[in-house]
Amino acid sequence: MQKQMGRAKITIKWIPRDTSGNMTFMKRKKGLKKKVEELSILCGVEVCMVCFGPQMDQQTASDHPHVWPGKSKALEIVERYRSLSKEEQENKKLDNSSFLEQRIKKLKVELSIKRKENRELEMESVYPWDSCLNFFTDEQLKDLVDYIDIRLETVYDRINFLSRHEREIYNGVESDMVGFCSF
Amino acid sequence: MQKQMGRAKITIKWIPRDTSGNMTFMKRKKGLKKKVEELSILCGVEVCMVCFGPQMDQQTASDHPHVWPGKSKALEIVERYRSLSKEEQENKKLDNSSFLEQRIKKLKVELSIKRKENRELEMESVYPWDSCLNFFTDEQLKDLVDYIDIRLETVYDRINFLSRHEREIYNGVESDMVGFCSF
DNA sequence: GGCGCTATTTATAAGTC
DNA sequence: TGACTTATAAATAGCGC
Repeated sequence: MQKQMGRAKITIKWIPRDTSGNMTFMKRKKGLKKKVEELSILCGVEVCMVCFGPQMDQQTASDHPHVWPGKSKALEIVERYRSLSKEEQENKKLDNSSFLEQRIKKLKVELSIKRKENRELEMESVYPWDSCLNFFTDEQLKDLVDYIDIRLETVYDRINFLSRHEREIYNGVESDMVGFCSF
Repeated sequence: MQKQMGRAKITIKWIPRDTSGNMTFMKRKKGLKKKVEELSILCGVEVCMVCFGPQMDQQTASDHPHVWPGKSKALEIVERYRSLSKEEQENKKLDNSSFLEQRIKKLKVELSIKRKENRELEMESVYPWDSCLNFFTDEQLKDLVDYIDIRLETVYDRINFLSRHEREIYNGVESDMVGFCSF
């Protein structure tokens, strides 16, 4: 019967660290480094890898560490990762969701500011001016009301816009709102 | 002419991130994760990987990060690596060279101590005792000289041993000195 | 972006030196 | 440990959907 030359199929499970196990580690680590390097070059991405050598046995601590593509670069990449916010670290869709989340926050703040402004405008338009109405001619009052209406319209438009987009963003609809938010 | 179906040979160089480049990144990242996982299982080692997605273009920051085998485990492994001393981080042959370096330090200290002891012994054997010589019989003096000779021999042996191994270690010769250093 | 296909290239398990 | 060999398992480039 012929011996099994060449690559035999193996199942992926723990190989005790005898000679062959160690051989496997060495070979595969080498192959892995090559693949990491290829990915890095092909796609121009920052990749790093940290790997501790296999344990001799259950008592002995594991072997020395292997890092790719080198200590400083690896730590730099990890530091870049660590410096990200929890959301940025966790969410796969960083470029979308994080951006939108920040946008939502900004819009909420703007919205509350505008609502407050609006309340103030409404207050001003109703109460304090009441006592001053006698100082104006009818013509002036008409102009004033027109002016107020226009102002209110603008304010309501703004409220509507913000509300609408707040809803759209919550629904995950990315409208082409970017660049349209200048009042 | 037949189209190139199946795997074509590629040279490892930067692929701009158009559709195919992105495809390559996705496929290879998937393959890489698989290989990392296999290494981890086969050899029972701690491996982690951090990879930032490819840049859209030179202006845009690169994509969201990919970590393996997951945020917390990856950071744990990196932390373990960071907690190592500089020597342990740098040296590939931690188990050898770092061990030997520490051994060298110890040997140097021992050597200087022994040299000092030796000097002191020589001093003691020559000067202070001179004035005491009259207190001893010839027989006693003979024993004393023998004793001193034996002591000196031991000391010189030790110096020779230390010097020899100091030289061997510097020359990178790993003799089977471990376990032989008990005086 | 993902999945399937397929021809090829690569990676590599086992063995030898 | 490392280098080379061999036969075979896996990964994957280039397409199409």
